[in-house]
Amino acid sequence: MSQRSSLADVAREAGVHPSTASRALNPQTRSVVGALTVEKVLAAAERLDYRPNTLARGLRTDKTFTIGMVVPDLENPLFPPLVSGAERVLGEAGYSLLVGNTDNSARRAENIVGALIDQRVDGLILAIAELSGHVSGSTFSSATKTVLVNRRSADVDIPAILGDDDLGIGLAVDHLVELGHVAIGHVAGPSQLSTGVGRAQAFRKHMAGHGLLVDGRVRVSDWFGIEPGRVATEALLEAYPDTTAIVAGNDLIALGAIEAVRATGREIPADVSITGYNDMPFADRLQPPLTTVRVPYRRMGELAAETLLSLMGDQEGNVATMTLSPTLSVRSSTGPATP
Amino acid sequence: MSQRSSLADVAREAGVHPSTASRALNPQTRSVVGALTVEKVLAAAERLDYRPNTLARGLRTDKTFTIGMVVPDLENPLFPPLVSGAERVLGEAGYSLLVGNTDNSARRAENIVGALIDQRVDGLILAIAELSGHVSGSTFSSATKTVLVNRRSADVDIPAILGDDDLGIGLAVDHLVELGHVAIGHVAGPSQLSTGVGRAQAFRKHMAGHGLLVDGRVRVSDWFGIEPGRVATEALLEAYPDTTAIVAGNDLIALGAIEAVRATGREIPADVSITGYNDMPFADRLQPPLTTVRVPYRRMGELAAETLLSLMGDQEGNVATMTLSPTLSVRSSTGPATP
DNA sequence: CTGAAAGCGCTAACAC
DNA sequence: GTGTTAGCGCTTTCAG
Repeated sequence: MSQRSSLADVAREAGVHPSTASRALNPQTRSVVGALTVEKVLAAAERLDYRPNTLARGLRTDKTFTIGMVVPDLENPLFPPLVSGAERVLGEAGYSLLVGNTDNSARRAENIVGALIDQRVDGLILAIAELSGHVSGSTFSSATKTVLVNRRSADVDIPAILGDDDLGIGLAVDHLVELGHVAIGHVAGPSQLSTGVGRAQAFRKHMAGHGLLVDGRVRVSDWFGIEPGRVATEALLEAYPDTTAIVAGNDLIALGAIEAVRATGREIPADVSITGYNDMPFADRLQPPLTTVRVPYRRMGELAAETLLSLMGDQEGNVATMTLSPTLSVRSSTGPATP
Repeated sequence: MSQRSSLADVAREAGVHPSTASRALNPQTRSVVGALTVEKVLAAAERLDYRPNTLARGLRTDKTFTIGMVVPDLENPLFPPLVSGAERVLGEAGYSLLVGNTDNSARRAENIVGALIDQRVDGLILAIAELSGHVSGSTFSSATKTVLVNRRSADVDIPAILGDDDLGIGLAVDHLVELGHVAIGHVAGPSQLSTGVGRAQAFRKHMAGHGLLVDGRVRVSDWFGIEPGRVATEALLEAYPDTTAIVAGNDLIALGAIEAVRATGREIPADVSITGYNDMPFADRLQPPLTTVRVPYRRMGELAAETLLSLMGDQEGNVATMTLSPTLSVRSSTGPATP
């Protein structure tokens, strides 16, 4: 087992022409070859431990059976299920997944997407949206099929798989209102992200729906992380000390909010109730167990993959933008308002 | 901007021969081309938005600038830092990372590693070790450079980046002994995994070092998960109800152990102390905050990548097996033994 | 049903 | 310095 054997080796071993070997090896074209020949070729391939060179095949067929997926931060616990859901579906369809991590950097995103396209991936699943015109332009214009997931893109018309943030935030607000809260604040995600802006808008809308005043009780954190969440919450509590409930833009922000609230000597949920967003792993085992909006990320990853397969013509299915409904996981970070 | 332009297009646009264009475009060989020509070619490439076809290049040069990384479960929070550390280092060196998830299935591992090799990845980082002879054989025999991370392989001699489990378990045991515990149990990870067996051995060794009896106070869980951890702990407590402290094989098992202990009406750490392993994200925010052995996974991912780069000759550096030292994060799941 | 020939896009000897 | 030629390993016409 010294060297990798090529199709030519197999052909020689089987005593046939390379193109015949190719046809025999490919299930698609196998039927066109004599049964006996097929057997000889298959045996030879087995004997030589033949593995087709996917580069050569891709070069010839313009199909690599490789998909690129780009996420902003693999260590944010919402992304692994997304990736893993997509990976499973694509793997079953014979595709490999190239994963890129941008660390929330637009420059890295640019590079990574570029590299992926250069590798001739057959499709792209993007969980990022901060694409400069250059990449989104070339992505869009290039033949590379693309699906967005968990991000909405304003400028370009690409199918997207989204959670219904309006519904989710509605769930959280309704829950707090039912508990008797009135002075409810919102700590939003960054305003460059559709999930940041969208949830903030939804918050205002649902508050208005209940006839409640928002005023300036909304703060924006620099990104979806614990520390920025803590900082933004501090600012909120300073400006509006009478706040009895906080809707956080995601679970990490909620963790920051919990720190900030506790730092003022107040207790959760006795003095202040907090809701998160995403229902990340272990949200139920935190201190306190977090009331949070559960978003079906694994399912979204699967759907993104399925949509991409449809887009590439591998599978029947819908290629339109889809919105999945979240649910509310009520736990112990929320409680009745104390008058 | 209809079609992707090829090197031939650029050459035509610049009025030179394709190979000249190739030389001008490649920084390595650029010096051999006339300065004026270089400029013309670069301008033409820019104008046509030329992107080299990495498939064709790889086919020709036998180098794809792609690395495969295989993990058993991306949703186990220890793996994202590992992946992300490797991805960062490799990305900076110009490599893309192909990530595969095996879901702890040897069959899937086999397929994924095979697919990766077929894609002619330049190297492989494996965080799995349950490889059947076939794959480990072909991996080893193939030209594909390989590094293991967080797993030790018995049969094959491949460089590995490991945490020092003996040291880590020692830290946990010492800590519990200092707190006055004597009846200490261990809930181990699965016996097919080097991390499962190794930590169990280390537990026995360190207990013996303190002159403490282990007896049958060790249970093995089916895999590194919450539920199997809970089940194994139940069994342990049933057989040895006098147990006052438990060293868990990892943090997820510790979470299961916490459930099992609470189910018997005992409190943590008042009645039973528990230590975890890994210090996964949010371990400090759990209920109770978990005393656990902190392993530098991100650093391990980076080191695995660096080792691989050395192995591939891209970088000077050590290619031997390395062991990183963990530390103990003492929090509230452990406390003094109550006599 | 099988063989011959061409070519995907690129790089690397080898000329000149 | 630059052009010529060949070929990486595969698939796909086109003949026969």
